[in-house]
Amino acid sequence: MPKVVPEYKEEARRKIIQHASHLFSEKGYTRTKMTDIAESVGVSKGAIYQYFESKSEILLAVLESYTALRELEVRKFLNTKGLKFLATGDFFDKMLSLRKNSLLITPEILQETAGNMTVLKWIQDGSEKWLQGLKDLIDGLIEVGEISISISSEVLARGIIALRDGLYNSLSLGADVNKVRNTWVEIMGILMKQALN
Amino acid sequence: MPKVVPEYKEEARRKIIQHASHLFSEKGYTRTKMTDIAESVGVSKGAIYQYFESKSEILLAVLESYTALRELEVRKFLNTKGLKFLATGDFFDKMLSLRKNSLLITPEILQETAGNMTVLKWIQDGSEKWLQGLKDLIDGLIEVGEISISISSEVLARGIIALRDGLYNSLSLGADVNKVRNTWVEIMGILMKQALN
Amino acid sequence: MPKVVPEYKEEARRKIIQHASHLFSEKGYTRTKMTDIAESVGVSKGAIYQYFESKSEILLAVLESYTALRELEVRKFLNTKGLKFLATGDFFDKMLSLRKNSLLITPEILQETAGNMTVLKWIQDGSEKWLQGLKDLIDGLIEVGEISISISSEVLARGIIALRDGLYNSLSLGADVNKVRNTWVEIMGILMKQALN
Amino acid sequence: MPKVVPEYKEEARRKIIQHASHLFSEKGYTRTKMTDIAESVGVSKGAIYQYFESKSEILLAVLESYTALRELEVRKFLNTKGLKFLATGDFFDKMLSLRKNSLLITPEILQETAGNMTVLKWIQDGSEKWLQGLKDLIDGLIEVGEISISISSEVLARGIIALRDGLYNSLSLGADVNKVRNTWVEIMGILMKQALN
DNA sequence: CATGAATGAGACTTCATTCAT
DNA sequence: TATGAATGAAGTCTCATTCAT
Repeated sequence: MPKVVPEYKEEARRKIIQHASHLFSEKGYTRTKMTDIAESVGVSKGAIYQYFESKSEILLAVLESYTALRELEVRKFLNTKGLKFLATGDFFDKMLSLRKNSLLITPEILQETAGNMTVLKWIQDGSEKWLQGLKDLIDGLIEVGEISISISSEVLARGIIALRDGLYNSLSLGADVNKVRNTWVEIMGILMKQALN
Repeated sequence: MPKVVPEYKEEARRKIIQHASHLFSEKGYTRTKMTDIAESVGVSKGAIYQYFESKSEILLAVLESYTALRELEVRKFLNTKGLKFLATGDFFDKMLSLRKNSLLITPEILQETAGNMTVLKWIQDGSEKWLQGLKDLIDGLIEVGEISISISSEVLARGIIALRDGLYNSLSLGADVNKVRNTWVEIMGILMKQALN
Repeated sequence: MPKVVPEYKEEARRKIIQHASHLFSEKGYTRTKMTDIAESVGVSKGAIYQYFESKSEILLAVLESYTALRELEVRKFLNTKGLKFLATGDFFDKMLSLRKNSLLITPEILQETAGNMTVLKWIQDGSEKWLQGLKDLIDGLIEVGEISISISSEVLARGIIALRDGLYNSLSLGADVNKVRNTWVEIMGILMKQALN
Repeated sequence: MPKVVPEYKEEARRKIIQHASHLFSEKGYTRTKMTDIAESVGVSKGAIYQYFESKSEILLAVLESYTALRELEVRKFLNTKGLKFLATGDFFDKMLSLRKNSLLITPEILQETAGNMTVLKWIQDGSEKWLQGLKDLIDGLIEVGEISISISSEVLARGIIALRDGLYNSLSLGADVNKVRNTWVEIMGILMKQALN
């Protein structure tokens, strides 16, 4: 693509965000040096600064780049034919691959963005989005009479998300992925059975 | 040879570990400077190096310092009169306060200790310990005929721990602690009801 | 061979010199970036290098561009009807506006051009030119018997120029322009009265 | 001096300020690198940052370091036995050496400190101080009936200072120091004669 | 043993200049 | 010839670690 075309700049940004995101996930924010990003993208350090004012700006751009993705994720839930699908290994795998393509909000990142209220809000909204999407799905199913639950839809949604996050966490601590997937299926099975009474 | 010296040295190490742990939890490993630790302990930077070879060594010592604590935690589970107690808000609160007094194994810390197989193993053992302790408790109750469960005790244990970690995670992202505690109680209630059939 | 090209080139150079001069005056040499100049002129950074080999070359060209102007300035003195006019507020204001349209030789600029003997000589010549012009004017008036002075014409000229520069300097340090103009008028009045005895 | 003594720190700061001041005067602010300062002082770059947070802080400290000096300068005026002494070559030389030991407020420095209202005020106060001191001296002499002047004491003071600054400026542009000194003596002679009528 | 000043490697960032398009 | 993205040298600043006192 010719460099004069305005889309080129957007494309270059995207590329940097992509590589930075990957590196941040792998090595963490602090341990990722501008040099690493530049080398990964295949340009000089200076070039990066044509697209981002600072390393910190890159982090923000990376975080923002997942906004669209998050919407997409949640919609995947909504497209599901019924809650039962949630309790499958396939669904768990899908979630996992989504996670791998996004940036985990670690304490380090929270600290780095601390003070930036916009981003903090953005992060919290993102975490709300899953909750809300799942809750809406459940409420929808209740409304059409497909299910009835003994606990509030919000609590159920919150529990499901916590289970997901906790299991994901265990993976990074070295847990066996098959055991983890199985746990998801079994525990979700219990929760679903309870929900669909 | 005076006995005081080694004891004093041990005491000094303990103090440093304590303060470092607190700072690592609060600000993260990278953002905690040697100066911060020295100031917190109330000694000079140079003095720290009499007890630890490097900042990284302090981290390892901090991690190791929780070995005893972890045993203690798990034993708290075992002292519980039955599984039902697990599904209470009181129990959730107790776990929470335990967490606050220990060092969360963040990605940043995993990265910092990467390459040190001993520590990695140690970390994984720690995460296993909870799992094992909970599983043993469940198995014990099954054995005495108090409960019978439809899923394996390991899966149940794994699910409970994931729920705990996921909920804890949501707290750091700004979730309301009362809602989170309630979710613990309700979801655990379902799991327990299912388990104790 | 088309004549247009060299003329166009000259025009482009002139434009760059003009804008650069303005920026150098406003922000200083170091703080003026090539980007600033390019933006001010309305061309790309790269284009500038078609007309000047370096930023430093632009500075030299800017300095040289005032050669003609300086002659003009001095001639304005000579056009004056008698010395008395020098001691007026109008004259002071005219000088001031001339200053604003030229580049003040600051220490920064002297340092930047240090080592370039041609330019250093050129700068000193420029400062001599005022002195000489003023001296010539005074000498001319003495010759025609209009005035007679108790000190040498060179000393008087030097004093007048110093007064001008010192007052100008005080302006940049925040002095009130009316007070400064008044000082010019009053002090020059004394000097003139003394001169014209 | 032992490094633990608190005075040592003050001494180190003083040393840095001294060397920095010299370098700023010689090469200008921007062209003086932290490396230059460190090398001049004879320490590593990092050491400087134990005493000053930034290069810009050093500049401020340098500026402030002349507060005492400025008071001293002005008092020198007041100690003068009568105005006549002002119009001597000795006095000119004394002023010159004072100048050489302080930091000239160049446009570059004004730009660097722009935005820092405290410093701007400080700079303007400094320039006021000379004016005020000189004016007070003149007023004092008028009061005791030693002199009477045809213009206001402020205007005279302002003119004298401008003359001084303008002559000093001509020196940095290569003027001959003897001619400049002579100009001071002669022009001041005229002004004094006028003042003391 | 303790102190804290000094070190120096290395991080982020800037910007004059070059060069592919 | 014009563009502006890329380069890379160099500058400011940080901080774990060392070491003279």
